[in-house]
This record gives sequence, structure tokens and C-alpha cells, in this order.
Amino acid sequence: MHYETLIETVKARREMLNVTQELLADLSGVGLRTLKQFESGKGNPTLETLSKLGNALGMELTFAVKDVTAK
Amino acid sequence: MHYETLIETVKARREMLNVTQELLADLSGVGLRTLKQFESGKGNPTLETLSKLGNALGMELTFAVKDVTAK
DNA sequence: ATATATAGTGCATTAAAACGCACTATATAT
DNA sequence: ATATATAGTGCGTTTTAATGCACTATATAT
Repeated sequence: MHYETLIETVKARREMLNVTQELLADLSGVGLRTLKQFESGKGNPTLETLSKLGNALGMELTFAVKDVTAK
Repeated sequence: MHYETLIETVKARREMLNVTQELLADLSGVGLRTLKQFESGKGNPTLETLSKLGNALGMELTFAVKDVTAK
């Protein structure tokens, strides 16, 4: 999953839930400035930051061997 | 995917490929010290670090809505 | 027993993530 | 037109990830 895709996924999920950046920042425990930077494509979030966002959004991070079978 | 699980997944993949930390560090472009910290459960890697390791190991990071259906 | 390969740690430095605050930009509603 | 809500940015500080180096720990082979 490319970085931009990851960002879009998070942003889409947040907007689908009708949650503002400000609320998500509160809910997740991630600083508002950090969230803004992330969603605007700047920065390089840590695993902890992604994890916090995932918890708040009902999303999960997985790291698995790439499937070469499917195209 | 919990942090420890993620670590184990990476470590298992590396060992399955018979690659040492030193070689993986070289192949991935991640510093050896950083890799050691990561695998020994210390630290909080950035997305870039995880991505680099993923590229070298043929693994992929994904971030998706948690499936509540399956248990 | 000792040489070798690999993993883990202590210590220090540098770069950058996380963060807050105040501000700007943009869209929407009144 | 202007007030309001939301997103994005500039600037600064604090914390910490990334890194190298030198060292220790452990297992394995000779």
C-alpha cells in the first residue's frame, strides 16, 4: 500500500464517519498538528501514530508477505 | 496487528529467507542499529522504516477497516 | 578452548516526528 | 458581507527515531 493510498484511506474513513480532524485528534490522542501534517501528505508518521489513528477509526495495520499470485 | 506480532512477522520472514540483520540492513537501507532496536522490541519505527523493510522482504503494509464480522 | 558469526546494548549525535499556537485559506450558512 | 466551521501552514520547542561505534552475549564450528 503506497503512502498516498494510505493517506487517502484514512481521510476517506474519517470523512465517511463524519469526523473532523479536530475530533479525530481528540479521540485518537494524536496531536492535531500531527494529524494535519499526515493528511496533507507531509511527514512520516510513526507506528504509534498510525496505531492510535487506527484504534479511533476502527482500522487496523497489517504487515504481510506480498501476494505475487494475484495481479 | 499488534506490535509484537508485527515484529515477529518481520523476524520470521527474515529468518525464513536466511537473511541476517546485517544483510537486511544493507538490502533495505535501514541502519543496522535501527533494525536491531526494532526486532528487539524497542523503539517506534516510522512508516518509512517499515516500508523499507517491507520492500526488502517482499512484504507489504496495509491499513484497512477492521473486519468485525470474522472472529 | 577458541575463533567466528550473529544478535543485543550503552552511549552519543543528528535529523526529524510530535506538538502547540497563531495564522491563513476555503467553503458554507445566515 | 460576514460569521462559522474546517483544513492547511509557518514557526518554534521538546521529544525521540535513526544512526554509528564499540562493546557484550550467545551459539556454533573447529
